[in-house]
Amino acid sequence: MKAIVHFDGDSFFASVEQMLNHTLRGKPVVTGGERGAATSISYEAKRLGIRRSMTLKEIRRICPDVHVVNSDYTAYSIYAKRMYAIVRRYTPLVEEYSIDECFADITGLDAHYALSYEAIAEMIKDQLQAELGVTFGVGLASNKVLAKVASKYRKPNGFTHISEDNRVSILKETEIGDIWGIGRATNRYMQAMGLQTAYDFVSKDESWFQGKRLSKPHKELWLELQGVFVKTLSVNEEESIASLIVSRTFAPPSKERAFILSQLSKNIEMVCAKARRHKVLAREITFYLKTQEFTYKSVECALSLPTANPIVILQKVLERFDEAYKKGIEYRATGISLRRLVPEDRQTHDLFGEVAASHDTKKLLGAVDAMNKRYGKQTVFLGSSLSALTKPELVRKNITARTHFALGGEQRKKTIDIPFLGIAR
DNA sequence: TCTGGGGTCCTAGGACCC
DNA sequence: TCTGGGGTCCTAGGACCC
Repeated sequence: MKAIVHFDGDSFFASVEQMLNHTLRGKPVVTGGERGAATSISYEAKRLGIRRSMTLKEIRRICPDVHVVNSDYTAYSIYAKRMYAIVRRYTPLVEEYSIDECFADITGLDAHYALSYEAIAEMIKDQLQAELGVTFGVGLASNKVLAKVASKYRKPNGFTHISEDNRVSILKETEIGDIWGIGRATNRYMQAMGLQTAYDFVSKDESWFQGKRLSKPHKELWLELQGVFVKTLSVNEEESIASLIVSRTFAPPSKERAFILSQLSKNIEMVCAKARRHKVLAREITFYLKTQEFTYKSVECALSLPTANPIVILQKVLERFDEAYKKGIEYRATGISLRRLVPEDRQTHDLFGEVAASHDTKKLLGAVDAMNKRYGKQTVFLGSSLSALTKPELVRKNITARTHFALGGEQRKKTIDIPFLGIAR
């Protein structure tokens, strides 16, 4: 029998804000100010009736004293890393599931500590709170799905162990749509078949699946809800990145081909910088346009050579852009994803010396990365990204670069006009 | 629910082959 | 050239997660 623990930070972003700024402690705090909608809500604010679906306007009306702060994802991910590190002191088998959650496999540690699994889980929980100042919902069970059910069973600062003694009674209280892996569509489908609780689902026998519109993940869910360990923990985070995405919505929406291309160009630069940070190269890319009607058109392109060079990728996108773009349609967002990633150092050599030729570009991009790190994101960028990064009234033809200078300790913006010289090869 | 951003995984169906 | 049957690979897109 496995012992799997799930840790879930309570109102994680809002709690981190309260830790970073002591004047916010004990007060209602909401994050997400920059987008006009609540992302995370402190328990003080939840008690006042503030909900995620509300706009900031509504929130301020209900509770004029609420502290609305902008999201600081850098800070949250530092706290996340500290959380993983604390749990790793007890076992290396930790899955970094999300910025505020992780799973740990503590099987066998009971003998090592001469403690019950419950005592070990609670010991880690206490340590997390002591060091981070953030409370956690903690669940212990024989697999990931049940551990997830357990961690949200008692809401802030709770601990629950789901064992064979209480499994059925807890599943009878759990709505089917609240189970990890059951989303809107499947929930509707289940309701239509008369299933309401997790127990209604788990008590069906295997033959029930026949002829049902249910897939492999649902079968796994069904097994896990019975206590069977199926879903393994993915422990080696760094090697397992499957794709990198950067997408941005722009307002107002636009029909203009050049502007949309520029948006895409900006996203391409961002995603390539990300790839270089992770030291991976893409063998394939997908770009997409999102219309004002929220439909998507995506185009997938294979790359002859794995790369994280925005110029190469942009070239590819330019070639195939019109497969996605239709004149006269309003678009609201663009996105790019790098896929089939390979580690930088495992780059194979090709017949035509393209790899060697890319060496100089690598140096150049390294310098760009260094400048952007020192002076801020998008200090240096491709000319094709210009209109996405500048107010339209400032865009002039043939201007392809802009730079920020740090002078005398004070940041100043200065625009330099550089004529368009064509795309480097 | 008039709607942000970054991910993973699975399936249906077409292309292609024997 | 048409027809039947079977298999694999690839891609678009849906569903789900935080």
